[in-house]
Amino acid sequence: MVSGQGRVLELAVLGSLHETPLHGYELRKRLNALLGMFRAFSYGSLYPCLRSLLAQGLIAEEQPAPSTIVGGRSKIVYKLTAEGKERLQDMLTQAGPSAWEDESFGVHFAFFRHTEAEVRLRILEGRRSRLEERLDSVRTALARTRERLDSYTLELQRHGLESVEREVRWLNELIATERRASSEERPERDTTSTDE
Amino acid sequence: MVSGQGRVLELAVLGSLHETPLHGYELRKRLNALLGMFRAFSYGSLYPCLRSLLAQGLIAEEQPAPSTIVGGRSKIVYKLTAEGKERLQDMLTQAGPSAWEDESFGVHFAFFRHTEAEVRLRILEGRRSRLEERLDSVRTALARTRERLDSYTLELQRHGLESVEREVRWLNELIATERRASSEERPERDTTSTDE
DNA sequence: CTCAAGATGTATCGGCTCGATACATCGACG
DNA sequence: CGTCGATGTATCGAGCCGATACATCTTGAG
Repeated sequence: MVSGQGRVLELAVLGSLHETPLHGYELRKRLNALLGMFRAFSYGSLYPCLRSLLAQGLIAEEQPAPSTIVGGRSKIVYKLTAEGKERLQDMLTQAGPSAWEDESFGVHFAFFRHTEAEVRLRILEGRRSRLEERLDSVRTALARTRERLDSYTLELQRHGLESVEREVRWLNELIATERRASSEERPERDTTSTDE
Repeated sequence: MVSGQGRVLELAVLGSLHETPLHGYELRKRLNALLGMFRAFSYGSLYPCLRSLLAQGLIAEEQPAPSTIVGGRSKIVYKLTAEGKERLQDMLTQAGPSAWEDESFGVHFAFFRHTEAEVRLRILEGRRSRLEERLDSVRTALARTRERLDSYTLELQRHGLESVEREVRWLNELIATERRASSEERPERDTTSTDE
């Protein structure tokens, strides 16, 4: 059970460090700029995560040229190791069902540029069906408990349903785009050309 | 520090039990029907919460008429005590800054029918400014790091911003409605009537 | 009738995560 | 010169979740 169930943080950190080495404070700022609309990254989880990644040998401290340290305040810059890059690729290609939960999906999406087209499609579709399950479940539960709900509860339900439906539409567009791109990229069986 | 920082669950349970006594399993179903669009309630937090509320004397077990038990399977029905009702009212009227966080806002909103108009407005406005802070923070951080973002990241940002902006518009409508209702209800100082 | 499957129901454990907080240095500004 | 806010690393308590175990009731196919 040491694998990667809820370790979205690890993915987020490895993904960020893949671009450029960073220290904790800056890393947190980048993550919050990138994904702050969906979740917040806190020191209480970030620093333990860095320590864990360090212990696993997936990241390493990078010390600047000794002459430069003079006036610098103490900061610990981390960079990806070769193992870390491997691990990142693994996480990006394996992308299990946890990838389409609320907390994980955004992180996976943020690194789609490093993800294979096939996996991208799988994640988008998984996320979509996850949301549709939720819609079904809430709708049927709501239909059963239709006993006079007050106007506030109704408004909350309406807003919630609309938000989720909106995300489903967004996913539909993305999926269509992905499909179109992948069929253009490999037009092997386009004998029937302009179908659907 | 025993107070109610992150104890949204307690509020959700007390609020649900205010309507009608319930046992754990059914309580969870109701909560997930009511708020499943925003968060999921699990046994791992629900049962400890019930035990804690019981220990605090805010809820109590309600045993059915002994004659009815015969064929019934063992279930523990909880009801609000007088102290529980008091506590619920306290939580609904105090409604600190934690009430406009993501996890809490929906729960508070779901029980607006038991909340005073003044507090409703405070929560709605607090939530709105919380979201606007988030928009500002992400927007400026994004402007500073405008270094060539790939199309996926841009799309994610666009979708995220739009979602939050949409919720802000929703809040604006709700706030306007609340203000209208409260000014109709007490039209004492409408001498200047249609002012800003 | 029988037995398996699935809904109902209570309960716990390990582990992740968060908010608050503590401490220290640096730059800017009056 | 002092102090305020940003930068920076680090930890602690507490809450919460997913998975899981276990037991009973209902349903319905064979």
